[in-house]
Amino acid sequence: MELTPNQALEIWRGAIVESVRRDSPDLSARQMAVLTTVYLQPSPHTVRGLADSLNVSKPAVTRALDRLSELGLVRRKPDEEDRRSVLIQRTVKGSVYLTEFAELIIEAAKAD
Amino acid sequence: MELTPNQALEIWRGAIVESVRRDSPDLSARQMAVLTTVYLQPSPHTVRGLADSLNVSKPAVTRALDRLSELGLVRRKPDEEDRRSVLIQRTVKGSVYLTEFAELIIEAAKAD
DNA sequence: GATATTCGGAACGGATACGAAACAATTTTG
DNA sequence: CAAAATTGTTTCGTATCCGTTCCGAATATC
Repeated sequence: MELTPNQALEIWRGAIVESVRRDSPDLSARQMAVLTTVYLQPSPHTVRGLADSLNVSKPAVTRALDRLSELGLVRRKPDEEDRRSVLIQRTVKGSVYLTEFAELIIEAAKAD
Repeated sequence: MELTPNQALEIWRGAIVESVRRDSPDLSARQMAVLTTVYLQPSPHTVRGLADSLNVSKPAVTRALDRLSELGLVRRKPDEEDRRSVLIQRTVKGSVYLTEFAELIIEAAKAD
C-alpha cells in the first residue's frame, strides 16, 4: 500500500486525537509496541525476545508487561519447557482492545 | 481510503516499533495529538482551542506545549490582538520531525 | 557436581506526566 | 472605573515511566 506523507499523518492524527478525546487508558509507545507485536507477530513471545526485537532493555519490557497484564491485555504464562522463561499470551480483552483501536485507524483513513 | 483491521494495525505497529527502536524522544499521545493538530489543522491555534478540540484540560495543553517547545517542535507567540492569548506556531524542526515520522508510516504501509 | 550462563524481575534514583486548584495578566461587562 | 470573565500558567501532590544495576531461580557447560 502506498501512502502520501499527508495521508500518513492524517491517519495518525485522526486515530490519536480520537483516542485522546476518549480519555482511554493511554499506553506509552513502548507498551503499544509490545502489545501489537504480541498480537501481530507469530508466537511464542518472551521478554528477552521482545526486548531484542524492540531494541529496549529487559526491565522496560517487564514493566510494559506489568502494565499490560494489569489492564488484562496480555497474560504471562511460565514456560514448562524452560522454567526460566515466561511466555506472553494474548487475551480476549486484548483482542477487543486492538480491534477497537483498529477501528479508530480505519475511521481516520476514511476521513482522509 | 479503505483499510482492513489487519492493515490498520500492521501500519500502526510498523511505525511505532520503528520509532521505539530508534530511541527517538518519545512524545506522549497528548503531545502527538497537539503536534499533529497544530501542523495539519488550519491556524490559528490557541491553548484554549486545542484543549477544547482535544477534550483535555488547559494545563495539560500548556505542559504539552512546554515539552514540544523545549524540543523546538512548536513555538509560542503572544497574540498582539488579544494579549491574553498565545498563538502556537510551527517551526522548521517540527516540520522535519513530522516529515520523518510520516516516512515511518509510509514504510510500514509498504511492508504490509 | 561445581561453575557459568541465561532468564525474568526487583530495587533504586531521576525524569516526566497527570488532575485539580489557585494564580497573574488582560479584556469585557455593568 | 470597578467587578466579572477569559486566557494561559503555576503550584502541589501523586502516579507512571525510564535506565542501570543487582538478584534469585533455572539451565547449560566443563
